[in-house]
Amino acid sequence: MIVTRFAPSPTGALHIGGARTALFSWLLAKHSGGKFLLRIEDTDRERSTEENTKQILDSLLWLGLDWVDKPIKQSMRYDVYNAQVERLLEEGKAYYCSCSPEEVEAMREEARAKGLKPKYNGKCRELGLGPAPHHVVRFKTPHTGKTVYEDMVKGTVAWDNSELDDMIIRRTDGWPTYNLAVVCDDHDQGVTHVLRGDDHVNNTPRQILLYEALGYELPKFGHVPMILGPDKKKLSKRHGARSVLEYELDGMLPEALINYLARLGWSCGDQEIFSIQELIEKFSTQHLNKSAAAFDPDKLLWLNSQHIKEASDDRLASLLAGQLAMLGIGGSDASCISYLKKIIPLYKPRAKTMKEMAEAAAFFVLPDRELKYDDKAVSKFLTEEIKPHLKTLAEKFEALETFDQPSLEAVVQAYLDETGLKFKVLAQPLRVALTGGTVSPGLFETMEVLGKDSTLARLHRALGMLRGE
RNA sequence: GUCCCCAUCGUCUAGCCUGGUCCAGGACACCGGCCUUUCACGCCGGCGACAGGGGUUCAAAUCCCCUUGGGGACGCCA
Repeated sequence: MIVTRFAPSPTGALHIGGARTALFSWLLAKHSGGKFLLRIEDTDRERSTEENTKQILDSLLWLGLDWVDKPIKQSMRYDVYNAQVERLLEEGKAYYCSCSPEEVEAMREEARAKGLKPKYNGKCRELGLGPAPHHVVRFKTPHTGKTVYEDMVKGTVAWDNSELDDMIIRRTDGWPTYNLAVVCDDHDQGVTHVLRGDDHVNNTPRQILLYEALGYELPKFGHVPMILGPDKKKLSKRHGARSVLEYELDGMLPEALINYLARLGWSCGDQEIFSIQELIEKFSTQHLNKSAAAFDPDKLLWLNSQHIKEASDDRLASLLAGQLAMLGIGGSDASCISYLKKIIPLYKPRAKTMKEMAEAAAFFVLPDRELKYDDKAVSKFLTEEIKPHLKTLAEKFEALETFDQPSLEAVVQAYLDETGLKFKVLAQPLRVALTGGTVSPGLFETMEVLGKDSTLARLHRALGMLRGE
């Protein structure tokens, strides 16, 4: 069975790069009915926080990337790691080192000066030092040979072992370093496929060597390329490095973000729009791209609009309620929700985000008396010569028994036939009167949803404004 | 600097493994048109790329080499 994992370190919020690696790992597991695990890598005691951990879990949940079992935390496995470090020590595969950070830095400088790769020079390797408070433990990296592996996305990758130095596996504070902890955890959790960011490629040979030293079976490794900003530079706060939760606040649908992230670096022929289910069915590491991809906010927006069209009215109504609440409008009671549900179909084809929908549909929800009229629109369309027509129309609407689209349309059409006017002449004035602005869904559907009372109240209010009231 | 990786329209990508069907296909964005009651949606059309140079071959986007460009790593961070 395929077992994958996502192992964030809670030193910040989950951003889209991390979300995408999590997604790919999740898909890899789901595709084959395997398990997707979660692990919190919080051995950096200083920068890891509970808030970040919670935020990351919330983000994953919002995206729908659910995991099996309780997430393990590295901070709770001190003894486990140290048992392995002791074992390596006993087996002569690791040794104590007394070199200070300054000394090591000097060694690196020396190597750099010679045009070589900066490394620890192995000074304590054969000294047979014992434990002491200021001693770290280093791994005895083979000096010769090659470390080669088959990357799930990159293909064969190889290093000369001489490129590597004797890495620290236990710090002076007794905690293990990343590479050791990861190897122990992935082994103990039964992880079979490690899919992670490109920045970990260089850790892979070190980890492979540790796997071998510990006598563990190797998992498969895969490294997904980084996400770049729209400017092809490293992702910054400005474009996509925002947290996943911010996308929710902006009115993105989780499935849209998932769809976008999936297509960024992965493809399935020419298909652009995927449901979560389709992604699970069609995902394969075979089609993961090898090169870095730039984040394109426009395409995300387009995908979001596509997914909005597919989402149910019920769900969108409650999301809309949430967005309106953020704007300080409306309530979330049942009657309000059922009203919003009638609004949704009018905006499904035109909204790119739920936030945008809320802003555009606010006029529906605002009480008639609080509707704000756009000055420019009023002076341009609510003119003196249009007034009699709006007044007559209001009277005709009032007489209607069934206040729905066909009846409204019939009334207006009859009036047009009677007066010889073009609908164009009446449409914008009506729209301004009812919505306060010049942009809205179709007039008749808008009126039907507003209902007779609101429609008339707004028409009268607009008429009143004409008189300068 | 050293090592690792990458390179198709502005962007995401298909094609590359298993050379010919590719004077390179799709999508976003952009431009034009249609539809139209505003804004959208939708539909139709347009613009637009194999980084450069050498090979191999009857034939290269596809295979090989070099150059250039980009990214990553080189921590008692993960």
